[in-house]
Amino acid sequence: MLITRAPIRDQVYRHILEQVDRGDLPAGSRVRDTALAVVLGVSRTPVREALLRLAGDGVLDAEAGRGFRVRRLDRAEIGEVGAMLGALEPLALELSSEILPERLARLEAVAERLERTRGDALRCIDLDDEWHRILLEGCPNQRLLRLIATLRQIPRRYLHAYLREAGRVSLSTIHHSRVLQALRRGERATAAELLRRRWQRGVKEMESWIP
Amino acid sequence: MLITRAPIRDQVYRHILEQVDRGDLPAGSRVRDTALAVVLGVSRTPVREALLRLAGDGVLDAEAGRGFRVRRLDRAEIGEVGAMLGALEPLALELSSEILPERLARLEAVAERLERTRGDALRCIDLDDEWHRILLEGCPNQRLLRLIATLRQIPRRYLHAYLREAGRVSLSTIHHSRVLQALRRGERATAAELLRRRWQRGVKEMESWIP
DNA sequence: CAATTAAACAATGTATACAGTATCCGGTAT
DNA sequence: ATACCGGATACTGTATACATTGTTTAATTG
Repeated sequence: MLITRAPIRDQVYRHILEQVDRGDLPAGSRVRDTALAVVLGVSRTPVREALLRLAGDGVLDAEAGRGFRVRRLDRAEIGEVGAMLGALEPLALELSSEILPERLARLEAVAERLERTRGDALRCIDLDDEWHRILLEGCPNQRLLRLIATLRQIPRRYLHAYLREAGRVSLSTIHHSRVLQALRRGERATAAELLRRRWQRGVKEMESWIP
Repeated sequence: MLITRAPIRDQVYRHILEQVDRGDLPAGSRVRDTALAVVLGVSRTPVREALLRLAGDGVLDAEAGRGFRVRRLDRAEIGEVGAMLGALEPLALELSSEILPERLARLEAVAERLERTRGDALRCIDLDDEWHRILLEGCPNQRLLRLIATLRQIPRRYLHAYLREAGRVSLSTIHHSRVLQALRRGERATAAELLRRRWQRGVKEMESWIP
């Protein structure tokens, strides 16, 4: 058995992130460390550590002396983060080692599960996340992967809200199969270009929807 | 008069960063929150908040239960961060608004000061930082700029160590004038490409020097 | 004498306490 | 009625306290 001792701050971090994603903590609402600490049964210290990290990640806003609140969805923000991911994900793909058939198979499997998963928007987003993780896991630049994972939290929140409020319940899966085709033909650059374009189009779709 | 109330954690953050850059806290050495708190005359709380942020930035390592230590210089790390900056800085430049003559003049001024500054390595690095800041400040993607600033902390530490230990006392300034020339001709893409190449070459130079 | 272990010490992670501010609410004056 | 003031409340940022865990040292045993 693997004994693991995860710091409380990390658990709290994930908890709040999930609450924000699910919309339990609506955009603009205040996040009080005291209240959270009581609910979670821990002290304010690790809660504040998690909140500070989330503020650094751009999920929360931290005004000095006024505490934290959930950042509002904002056209500019999704555009900014989209531009960054549109550069970084293709970079990660290009830096990757040869993509072995085993990985292609796993990508196909996840894509298929994603296609079958209709109606459960949250699950769709998780599967799409996993698909991208598998796609890029061959990149030796661990630091780049960590950054991508952190950045993706932002569009994920937008996507959650989008699927929730715009009533859509699944993601387009054409993109996945196109990328896969390119990879099967060994055309890494093409696949990278597809990723880049996907971010451009995805951002536009969200921007046109945001209030 | 502008009354400003900077959180202690931010001041501590900058303080530690400077200590690390200057080599006062050598790579691999432990950073004890208690000791720092005593020295700075504050409590452990804001010190720990600063340390956690520095760990997130990759300046420190944080092993659970074993506190913090200054991350060791490592060939892989400079390569990883260099690859990221080599993608992000050109992106920021390409997203920038037209670069006005006023900014070109400021770039020239800083480049000139940099050329005159020989012997003071720390000052050189600061000026090089400022040059890049001015170069990219026209980019409307604030978030990208913040990320670049954070990431640059890593190579800056390597550069500090390099100039200190390899005995070099100034930076090559050819790069700056080449980029400036391209910008004067209005060739933004060329300038971006120069930035990309600079990171590739800079990283190689450091990698060949690191133990 | 080397290896091992246990006990004292020290440092981390978390909890609690405190001081200073912002926020909210009711009252008063215009 | 509305705008302004004052007090009470609540919350943030920082300090301090505590418990657990890692580290070191010294003693003991093979």
